[in-house]
Amino acid sequence: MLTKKELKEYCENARENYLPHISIDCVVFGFHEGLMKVLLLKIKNEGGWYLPGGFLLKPEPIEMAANRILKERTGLDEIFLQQFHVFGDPERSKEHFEMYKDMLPAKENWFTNRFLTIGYYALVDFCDVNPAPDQFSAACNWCDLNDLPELKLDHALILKTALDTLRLQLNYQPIGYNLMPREFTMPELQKLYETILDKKLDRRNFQRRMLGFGILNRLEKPRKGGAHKAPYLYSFDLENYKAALTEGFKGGW
Amino acid sequence: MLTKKELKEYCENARENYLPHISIDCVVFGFHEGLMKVLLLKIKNEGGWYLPGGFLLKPEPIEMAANRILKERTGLDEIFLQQFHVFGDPERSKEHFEMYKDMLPAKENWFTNRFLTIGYYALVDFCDVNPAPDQFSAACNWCDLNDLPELKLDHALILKTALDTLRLQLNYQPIGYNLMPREFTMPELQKLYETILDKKLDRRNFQRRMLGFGILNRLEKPRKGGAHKAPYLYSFDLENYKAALTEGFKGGW
DNA sequence: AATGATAGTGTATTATTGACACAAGAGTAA
DNA sequence: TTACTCTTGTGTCAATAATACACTATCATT
Repeated sequence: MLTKKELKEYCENARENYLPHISIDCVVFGFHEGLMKVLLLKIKNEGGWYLPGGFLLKPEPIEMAANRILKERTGLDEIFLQQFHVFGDPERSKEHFEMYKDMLPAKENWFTNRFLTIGYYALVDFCDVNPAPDQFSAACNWCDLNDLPELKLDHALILKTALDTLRLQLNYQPIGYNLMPREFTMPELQKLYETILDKKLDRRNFQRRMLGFGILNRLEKPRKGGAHKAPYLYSFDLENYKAALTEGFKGGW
Repeated sequence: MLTKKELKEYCENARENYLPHISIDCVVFGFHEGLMKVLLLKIKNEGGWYLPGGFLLKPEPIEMAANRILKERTGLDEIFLQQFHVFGDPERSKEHFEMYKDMLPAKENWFTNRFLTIGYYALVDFCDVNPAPDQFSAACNWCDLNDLPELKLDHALILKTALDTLRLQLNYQPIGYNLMPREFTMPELQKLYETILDKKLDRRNFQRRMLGFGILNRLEKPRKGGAHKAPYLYSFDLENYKAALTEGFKGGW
């Protein structure tokens, strides 16, 4: 929560630079130690958490705004980002409205406007990210997908929709390039799929199918150090990977 | 193209009632005599065609706006509508901008604003539709998907994206309920699929697969009148159809 | 050297898809 | 009435993909 003065300044700046009524919210998925993580912000002096989001500069392409917002929160450039839905229930930011409505008259109060929010989801390598809170937030954290805190506004819906879309996408597009480190083992990749889908997959069938897609290169060296048989390392064949991204895996009909 | 007076009135009304910077465009697919059709509007005194679209009332849910807009153009209620993408290139409405910029000063000129447009596609039964032009249009017509006129703005992109999304959707969702008459034959349904996908399918395999989904009821009576063997009539099993819509056809993993 | 945990690989079984051919019904023309 | 033509309905075989499952290899630890 901002002070009245901060709020006023923010609103003036916002009205000057951003398109009104439109926001962007990002669901940033990361993967670490076998768990799906989502990047969340904790609002100052408040219980609830939010998805990282922001507004669209007046002359800015949407995609660029989403990238800019993510760069501010994660430090990352060139993120895999996918627009997946617009959320526009007129009541969706009621909580926001209640919170700010008494601090500034409606005419100059940016936050009491109705906002449509464009949902993007991002897949990022957990290790590359430096979570950074914004001026409204006390914290920016990775949270377990299985153990989420209470989300404000409609952000639980946005998160769920993003996850559903991601799971669907798994059926006809490769993922992983943006979630895994450069070099990884087959069991590690399988763990990613199992985590996203929230179900166990057969080791052997997974490997056969995965290799069948032709988007992996097996490296010469194995991963040493574990107390067990050293697994092979793989990396993505970027050319084939990108081709698969645009063409999709199976034709269906 | 409007007169200056009409434009001014329109803009005043729009600024009062609609959210600025946001529009909705609809790609309305119909199916007739073996051809995919799209509903297009022809602007008065101009060469180009547009997708039917409109704006979002200040307190209106997006979905409801899309339905309202479609009802105005087609007379239809309860249409199958699916949001598929937001188009937000800052330059996307440049043509509009050029066209209207000299007629009213920018401050009161609704049409020189930047607009993000939310794309919806609709599947409708061709026969039920009464195309109705709006106040900007000289005509509202079904156009052949294979023989499209020149589309203004980025509407060709919007249409292509809608079609791609529809084709993808065919792989994991049933369609047809909204495009076919209540009763239809298997060859007719097949023709629909062939038209959407723009490729021939095997008659026997199509039937086997289609029936396998369990969303069709075979009716007792055949379709009489043709000069050949009378085909069976089918109707959709609405309950199973709706279940398939939400659950999807094949699990993939 | 034995142990335990994990990785790599192969195979038999079943389900799904794709290609294909023939029989049946309905009008048409002799 | 009968042969003909066109279209629809159905069955089957082969290829392919998905599933279930078992054994061997390797490394670190003891």
